[in-house]
Amino acid sequence: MDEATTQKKDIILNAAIKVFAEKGYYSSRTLDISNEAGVAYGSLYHYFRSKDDILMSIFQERWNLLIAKVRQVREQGSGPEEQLGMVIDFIFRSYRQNPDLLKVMIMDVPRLDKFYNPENWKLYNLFFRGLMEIFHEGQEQGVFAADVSPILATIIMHGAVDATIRQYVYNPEFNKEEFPVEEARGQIMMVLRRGFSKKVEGEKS
Amino acid sequence: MDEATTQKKDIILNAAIKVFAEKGYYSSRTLDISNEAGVAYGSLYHYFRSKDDILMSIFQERWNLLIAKVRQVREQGSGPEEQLGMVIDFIFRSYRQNPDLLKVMIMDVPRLDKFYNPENWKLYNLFFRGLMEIFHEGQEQGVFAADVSPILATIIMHGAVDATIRQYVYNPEFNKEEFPVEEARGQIMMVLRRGFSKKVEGEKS
DNA sequence: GTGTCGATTGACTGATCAGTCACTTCATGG
DNA sequence: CCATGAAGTGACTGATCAGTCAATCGACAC
Repeated sequence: MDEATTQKKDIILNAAIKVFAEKGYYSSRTLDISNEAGVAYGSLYHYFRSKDDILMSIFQERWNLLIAKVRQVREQGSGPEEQLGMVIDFIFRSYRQNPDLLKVMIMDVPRLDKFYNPENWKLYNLFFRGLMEIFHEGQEQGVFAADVSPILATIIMHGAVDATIRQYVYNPEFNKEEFPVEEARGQIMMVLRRGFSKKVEGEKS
Repeated sequence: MDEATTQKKDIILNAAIKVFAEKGYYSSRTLDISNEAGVAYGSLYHYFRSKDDILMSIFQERWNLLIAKVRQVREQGSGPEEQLGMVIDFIFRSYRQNPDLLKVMIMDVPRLDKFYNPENWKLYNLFFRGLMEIFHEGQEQGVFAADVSPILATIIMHGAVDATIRQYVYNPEFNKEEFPVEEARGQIMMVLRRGFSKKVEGEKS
């Protein structure tokens, strides 16, 4: 795939993110996407097999960035708590940079039947596996409580971040002024750190 | 609305829950619903204005049960931790009794544009308000940490439960045998209790 | 100048479905 | 036993759209 093709695909994907975020996947017309992207209707089908394929491509491309981030954080090798913090930071930063993308990832991607295929699950679970490794390492180092399952810890963490971003994206009564992203990020980290951490008294690490 | 009408509506709603859970809202045909319910196609439109109306009715009816549960728990008046535990229990029990319902509530309801109207937000936030009150009370009693915002605490709790149920419903790699609902419930409660609780050392309640 | 081939175009089509409506059946009560 | 209207029926329709395709463009090669 040459450079120009990659660029054109990217233009279309970004247009699609905007359109899907605005109207939701099912209410979005492929014509809207081509208009937004500034390409002819038919061109969409030159670069992508179908409307579904566009959404799946958004997921795969962007989720890989998340996985890459986890890998990078792991290789960098600071403490487990810092590592989790960096992943959470990355997600919140992604939201600030492109709220539309997060909206699509959270609301549209998981609603598409075609999303639930083995290939995507594998990709999806790669992220969780990365988090679980961090967590497990933390347990071995005595930083995190040993009686919490890494799987559950990961799910809880993901759920907390996901639900918070949902509030930002959707809930009009959720006061964004009083509750800047930074604040939310900090509080989640605080609760999770306490929730996961080994009790402070007299344990040897 | 007489008894018979209420019953018929309920039959249709339960059929719709089953169909929506199976195929997702947008892929479900209203014909499928009438077949499942054992009523004529046209009858749907005798009892409900539209397909949207059916989904919204599911949300409103069942969400009110959740709100009622929170109210009941509050009136019963045990400690804040127990109260939160009872709400979480109720949700997990609902899932065991009727996984389809939870699937629809988590995946289909929030995906419908029409869901986001002031009336529904009011209902939706009533639940959160209830949890926040429990949490706030816990802070005043010195059970929960004062430096965690009740709003965030509520969102984190809801997100954790939501994400866990999602795993049960969707993730084929999530091992339900090894990880029974009871186990998940217990671990979530543990993490949240630690995450929210005031530090144990030398505080007076 | 001509040939080749990928990129681009947008009018068109075939299928899909939510919702309608004219009709029938049923229950109630006078 | 008829009248009234609510409950129930399902064939039909009108609108909607994803995806197709035949035609055109443009870049590069020889």
